[in-house]
Amino acid sequence: MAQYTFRTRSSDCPYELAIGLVSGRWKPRLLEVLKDETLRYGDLKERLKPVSDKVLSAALDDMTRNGLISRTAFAEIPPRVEYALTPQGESLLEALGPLRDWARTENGR
Amino acid sequence: MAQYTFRTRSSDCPYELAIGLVSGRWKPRLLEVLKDETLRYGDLKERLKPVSDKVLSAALDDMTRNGLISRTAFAEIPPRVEYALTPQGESLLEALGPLRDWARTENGR
DNA sequence: CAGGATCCAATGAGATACTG
DNA sequence: CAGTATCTCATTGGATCCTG
Repeated sequence: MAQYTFRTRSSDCPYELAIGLVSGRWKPRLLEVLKDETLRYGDLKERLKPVSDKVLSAALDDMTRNGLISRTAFAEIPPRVEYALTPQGESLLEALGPLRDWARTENGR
Repeated sequence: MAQYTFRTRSSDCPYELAIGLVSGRWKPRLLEVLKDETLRYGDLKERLKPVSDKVLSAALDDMTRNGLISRTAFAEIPPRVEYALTPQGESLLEALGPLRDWARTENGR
């Protein structure tokens, strides 16, 4: 994974780097729903319920460029595109586990 | 810890909740520098080098309201204010550990 | 010393409409 | 089906100046 881009780079801070990769309203959920499952654009859109096309495709694009998600387009009509987690995406999701647990505990969920 | 506020709340997602607490350019670092140490405003400003007053005080305020940081003001002249991690702040920092490690590994640092 | 007040630029998110 | 194009609005980060 070569380069991450940030508006204001001070990414000598690893926290910031990792957080930057998943901050955005839909990114953590994208990782989650893609766990163990390859999904098409329409599936993702349905699972993330009220997301707009623009925001979803931007998030997918971001995460694809950052190597967290793989994108496979089939040359068919109608078009079909499948998204899945890459190994990096999977390990990032795992690394997020403690954070999720913390939130659940502190928030009493 | 009662309530977190988000622009667009869909915080039925724990990831999003925890990430929201530490997204912001300086927040992860604030947690880090306050580990094991109580610091004054000026100390923090120095350690976070090129941060502006507005952004630093906003971050401190945020995190204080969210119960991650404690703020103690002394009624003296000149004013003195000390910041420290709360237990929640400490446990959040720990929960961020795997994320930091992930970033270091994936980024080869 | 520890900030609040103000102003600005850049980014993020959403709604809607349109297309190969 | 899987997006892109446009537009709008809210939030973020930063610079600068000011103050109890």
